[in-house]
Amino acid sequence: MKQQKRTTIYDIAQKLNLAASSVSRALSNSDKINAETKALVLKTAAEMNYQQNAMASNLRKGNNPTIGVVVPRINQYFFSNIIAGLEEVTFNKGYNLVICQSNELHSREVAGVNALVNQNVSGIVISIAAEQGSSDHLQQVLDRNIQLIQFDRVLEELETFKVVNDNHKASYEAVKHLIDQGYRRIALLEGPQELHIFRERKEGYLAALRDHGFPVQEELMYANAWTKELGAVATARLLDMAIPPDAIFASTSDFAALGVLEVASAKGIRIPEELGICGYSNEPFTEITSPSISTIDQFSIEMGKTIGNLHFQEMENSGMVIKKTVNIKPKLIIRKSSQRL
Amino acid sequence: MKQQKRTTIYDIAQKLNLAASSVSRALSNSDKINAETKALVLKTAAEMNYQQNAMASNLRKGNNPTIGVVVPRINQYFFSNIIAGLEEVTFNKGYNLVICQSNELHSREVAGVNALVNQNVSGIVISIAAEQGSSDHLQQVLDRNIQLIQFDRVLEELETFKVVNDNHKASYEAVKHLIDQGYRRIALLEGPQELHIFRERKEGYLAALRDHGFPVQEELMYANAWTKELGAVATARLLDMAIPPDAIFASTSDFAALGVLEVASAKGIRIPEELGICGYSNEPFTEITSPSISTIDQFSIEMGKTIGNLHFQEMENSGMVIKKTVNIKPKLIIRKSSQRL
DNA sequence: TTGTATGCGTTATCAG
DNA sequence: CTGATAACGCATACAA
Repeated sequence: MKQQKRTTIYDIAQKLNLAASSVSRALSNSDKINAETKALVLKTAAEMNYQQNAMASNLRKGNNPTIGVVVPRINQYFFSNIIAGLEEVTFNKGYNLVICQSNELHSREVAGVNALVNQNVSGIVISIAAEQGSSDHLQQVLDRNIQLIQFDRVLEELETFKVVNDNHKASYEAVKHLIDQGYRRIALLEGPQELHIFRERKEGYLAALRDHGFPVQEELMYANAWTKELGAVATARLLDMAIPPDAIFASTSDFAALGVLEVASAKGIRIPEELGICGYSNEPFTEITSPSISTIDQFSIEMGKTIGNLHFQEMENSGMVIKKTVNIKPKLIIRKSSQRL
Repeated sequence: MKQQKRTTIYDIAQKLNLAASSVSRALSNSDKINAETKALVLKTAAEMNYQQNAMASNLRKGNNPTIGVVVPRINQYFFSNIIAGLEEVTFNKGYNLVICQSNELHSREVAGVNALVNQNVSGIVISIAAEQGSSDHLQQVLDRNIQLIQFDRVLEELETFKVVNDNHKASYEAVKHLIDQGYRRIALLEGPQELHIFRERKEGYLAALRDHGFPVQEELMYANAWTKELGAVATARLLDMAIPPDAIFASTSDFAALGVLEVASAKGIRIPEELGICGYSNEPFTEITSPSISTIDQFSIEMGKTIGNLHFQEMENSGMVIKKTVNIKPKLIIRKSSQRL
């Protein structure tokens, strides 16, 4: 297997008795070049199988048309959708996407961000890991004038664009819906409160209770129930109470809601008659459980596109815009698990 | 917002009254440098907030430690799992991952591959789009001595490593299982036969019928039913036959199987008593439908890891290894939708 | 061990 | 319109 040398602009310049600079101009579609020579160059370039060396070009131009993405997990519906939406936008602009997953680990998040900085990417899109630490790595990104866009799980104190769902509102509406359906003891499955999004969801829950004259009962709020397994455990406990809840809002995820559903079904509790359930995220499976699970759609694909557009818009304005927070309005999807009227 | 210049090795060389080469050596942990000066360089580099310019380094070294991935859709469970598994391996080796999605379009696949070639990536991992065309773009990858690994949907004629499931065997076993459960008229939902994987699955189906003395009946084989909607349409047709099938093997996907389940349920057909169903891919939702859907697990995360390992292994052997096909053995997951004994 | 010089493949600047 | 030349930031062969 021979190591084949790539053909460079010099090779094709030599062949045509031209200067490399002319070849470069032809290839970059400059207007400072004769139309005929341009055509000739293009033709021979194709013949010689020329492909530009992006690294050299980017080094010279001092910028790298790629966007780095750091997410907790690539293979989660929400995140892979964000990426898919983002890719849609970046592809059309000729930008590349470099992906890192933090696995919810701060150290890996830092490593990923640094790798992206080293590559001189034009922007970094991030949703921070559950395990948190110093935000120096992100501050560095800003110092180096790399566009930084946070989404979903954001660090508020950093002055960046943020694309988030209105968690408070979504949560409020979910609880209001449960109240409207006649549920009176509504339990909450909480996520890690270090993450902003979960605090907001809790506040939305509390606000809805307050606004409708319901008492806040500590024993109905169950911390850290954000997987199917933890949701199941939480449900078992809640249903064992002297006066158990008549509805459970799994503000953490649909997976937690699924845990609720399975445990409750196993106990022979009728849903939605005896127990209302609402999840969060509109995972595909919520549509096909029995009963189907009410949930909140976060418009993840649109979010990805919004992030991409924001990046290019900010680039054009070269960072002179005020970094604002874009709120994607989530939508309550009412299904059978919470409809008893 | 000031455009901040990145500090380079020259900056830190100047500050320390050293040559840039010495700084470079210190930073790259060379042994041809005094331990003290190395420590000094490292220290000041940190102080000056130095980050290596990967593009310059890669250009000089003539290689780019990143792997490009081209998949039809990022946000599909199977593919995002492949990526997650792959990322696990590449991260540990300090490699980056660049992701492109073809959206099942040949033109986008070509564009993606070319972009990756331009970036001089060390390897490309691809699962080809349903819409097929010339394979010149992939041949180019080989000509340029870039590692090419195909997975799942592969072009057989190309001499590359291939990581695939044994589709034939999985399909065979699924059908055998249905036969063992006493089903006698087993229908097949086929995928686009241009794709190798779907031809193999069909052959597995045919082989199983043949080996068990069942006649092959053209009217039981339904082409191009690889989405939930198409699966539903196919099912409606099949169930309307004079002598309808008593089992349906959705060899295309679990989504198609879901379409089957929904249509059959709506018609009041009892599953698995009157109709057996088996899907393909072990999507998370197959576990929670009612009844749960029998399916085939492809071990996607492991596949991703295998691909990664293969890349590095091949790199070390500098391509002298014979390009073989790695067969990941899929596993039949028997659930309620096909168990009536 | 350290410094000097050169080149990786492009693009931008300046003359012609 | 075209050619010569420098520079992007780093790594290496060679000399000291």
